[in-house]
Amino acid sequence: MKKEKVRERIVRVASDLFYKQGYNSTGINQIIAEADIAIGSLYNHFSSKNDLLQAYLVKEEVNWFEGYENSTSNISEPREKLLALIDYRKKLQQTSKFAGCHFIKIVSEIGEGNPSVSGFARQHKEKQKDLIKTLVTEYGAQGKLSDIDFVTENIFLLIEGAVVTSTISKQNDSFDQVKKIVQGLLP
Amino acid sequence: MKKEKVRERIVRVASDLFYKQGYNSTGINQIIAEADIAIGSLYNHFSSKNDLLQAYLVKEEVNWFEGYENSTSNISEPREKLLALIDYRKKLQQTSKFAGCHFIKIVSEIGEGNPSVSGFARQHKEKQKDLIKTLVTEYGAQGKLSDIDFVTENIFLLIEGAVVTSTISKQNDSFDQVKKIVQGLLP
DNA sequence: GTCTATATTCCGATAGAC
DNA sequence: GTCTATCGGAATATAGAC
Repeated sequence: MKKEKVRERIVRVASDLFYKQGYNSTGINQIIAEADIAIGSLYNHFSSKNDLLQAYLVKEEVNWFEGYENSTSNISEPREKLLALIDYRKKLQQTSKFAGCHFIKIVSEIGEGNPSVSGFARQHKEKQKDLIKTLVTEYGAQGKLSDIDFVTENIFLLIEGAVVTSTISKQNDSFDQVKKIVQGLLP
Repeated sequence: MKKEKVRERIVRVASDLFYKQGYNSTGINQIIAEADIAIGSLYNHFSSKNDLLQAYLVKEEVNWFEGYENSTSNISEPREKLLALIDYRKKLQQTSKFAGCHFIKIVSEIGEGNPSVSGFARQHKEKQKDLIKTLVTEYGAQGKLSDIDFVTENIFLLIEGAVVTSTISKQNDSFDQVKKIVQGLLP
């Protein structure tokens, strides 16, 4: 259907701009120009700019998990899947030229100015942590692991730290460091 | 001098607003209203809004290190100073209602739209890491530590991860977790 | 140096023709 | 549904009186 294609193009263009320029620095006029549509068409599909923001968050969350699944579909060992998660975040940083995590970024920009945004980001990070916990639990069931929650939180915090650090330093060293640490955590 | 007092008040008001609302969401009109000055006075002290931003960054960096010195002036042991650093970041998050790190926040908001900002943030984080490295080195000279750079990077990444995680979750659990991990890293 | 008034541009959002 | 034209307001910054 043509209607859906227009809507998808709007979300794609807006998402790129929100991510690279920031939400507040991206104007409606720029979105419609790059999507090559009229402003009336945009407001026919979205009631407001905030509506577009919600679609952006949903799209990026789906992309994140789909991207991880795609890059680990041929891996079965939980330990390798955890290490692949580090590689995945590293790759995301490289391909985006160190633009950072979508959700950390949007919370930093509008924070409490939009409670639904921070709530969405919080849930997204919980899902990421759940993913790690599932893999750590699976790994712990095989060999021996002193404290699953301890290791889970440790890995999660290290990865988040590496993402923000690489965003600021524009280098990927941190991920290699995290990988070495995590390898030590999973003997 | 009265001239300097006005300038300081401008920077103080602008800094609060930049931090809590975001840079782009804070208008010149709001700054002059809360500082109780005329717009002509503001542009007599600062050539542009970007000029105010630079003053904001300098002020927050000074505040950061002064605040850490003040809260650790009575501590001499390097291990305790490292643990106090975690408490310091935790306290900053509590008092700011989990508004996050000033520098991660501003880079997330304007990123590459202003190279001097990301450069300043990068240097600031380097200084933080240097502070940790100095303390780890001092600690390593006493007892035994396998790899100083390894431990330094590990602590640094964990703290950064805890800051962003607590900013999103609006809880301080992560810092307690980091403290336990770091205690294990420094036997 | 501080003030008021204003210039200019851009913002998000709406109205109505087709 | 897509379009053009435009609204009302807020943005940064400037001009000039005092």
